[in-house]
Amino acid sequence: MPLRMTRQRMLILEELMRLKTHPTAYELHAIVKRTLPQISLGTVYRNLEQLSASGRCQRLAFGSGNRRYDGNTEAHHHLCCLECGRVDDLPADGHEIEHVLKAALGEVCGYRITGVSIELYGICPACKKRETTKNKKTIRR
Amino acid sequence: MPLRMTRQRMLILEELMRLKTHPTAYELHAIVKRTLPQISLGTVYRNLEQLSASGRCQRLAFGSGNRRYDGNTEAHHHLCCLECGRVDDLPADGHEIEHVLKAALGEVCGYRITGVSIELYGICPACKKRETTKNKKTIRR
DNA sequence: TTTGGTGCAAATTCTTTGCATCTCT
DNA sequence: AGAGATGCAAAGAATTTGCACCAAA
Repeated sequence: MPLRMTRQRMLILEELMRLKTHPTAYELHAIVKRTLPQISLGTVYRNLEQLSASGRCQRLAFGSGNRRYDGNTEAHHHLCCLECGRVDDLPADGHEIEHVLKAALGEVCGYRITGVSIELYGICPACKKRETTKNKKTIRR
Repeated sequence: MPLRMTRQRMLILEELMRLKTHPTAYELHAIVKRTLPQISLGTVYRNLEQLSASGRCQRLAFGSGNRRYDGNTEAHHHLCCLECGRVDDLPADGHEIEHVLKAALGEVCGYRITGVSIELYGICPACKKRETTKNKKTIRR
């Protein structure tokens, strides 16, 4: 399935990479509509899903709820506001992580930090096993 | 608003603390129904929301989508399966975090790790300011 | 041309809420 | 008794999908 370069897809990815705001599909739709007024929300959802699945952007999820997308494909971490849902990049590379964690109960980038969480993503033993037996299965979200 | 100890609330919290599976509201509802067959999904949602708001449990959110709840109120981290959505506790305290991150590209607890993310939760400067001016505002989820 | 993509609207899925009734304290 | 809580069902949000038409390769 070769990804066709449609006007819509190109625009979506361009805007996403340009933005630093980790938009939701809904927010990004509002933005791309300024250039392509007739573009549908469904198209934005479909493209974000495909683009993130193929590694051209990242899909994020935080405590506040909505799924957000990030045009920055490098591994990096985030500051999530519990009140407004805003997400900022955490300006810390691997070497600074320790420092950041230690400072976590104080101020970081002007945020009042109330919690820290480290998440590892991967494939669990059961799924690894299932994968090798080629047994596809639909999962309830 | 003193939390009343109803049969439903007690059961929900008990089961949540007993489980190690970080259930969704839907999953937990299925479980508590075994004891209280007439309990409604709405009640489970309402109670999980209250219990987490009052610090008696934790509300989690991961890339896969659904909101999950955790009866363990101590700060700890998670392993999230990208395929089935399963969430396990990461057996690492503060001192081990560094080690875990370094091992992150290999195997942890049998998972094949594909990504690591650190999330800090807190209140952003804009919201802190807004808080002090007592200007309440509803936010789009 | 042909196959994937799009717009639109309807359908799903997850979560919240209004309301009449119940039940802790 | 009275403030909260519950069950139920309907409403809301967020996301996905079926389908007829369109457009990139």
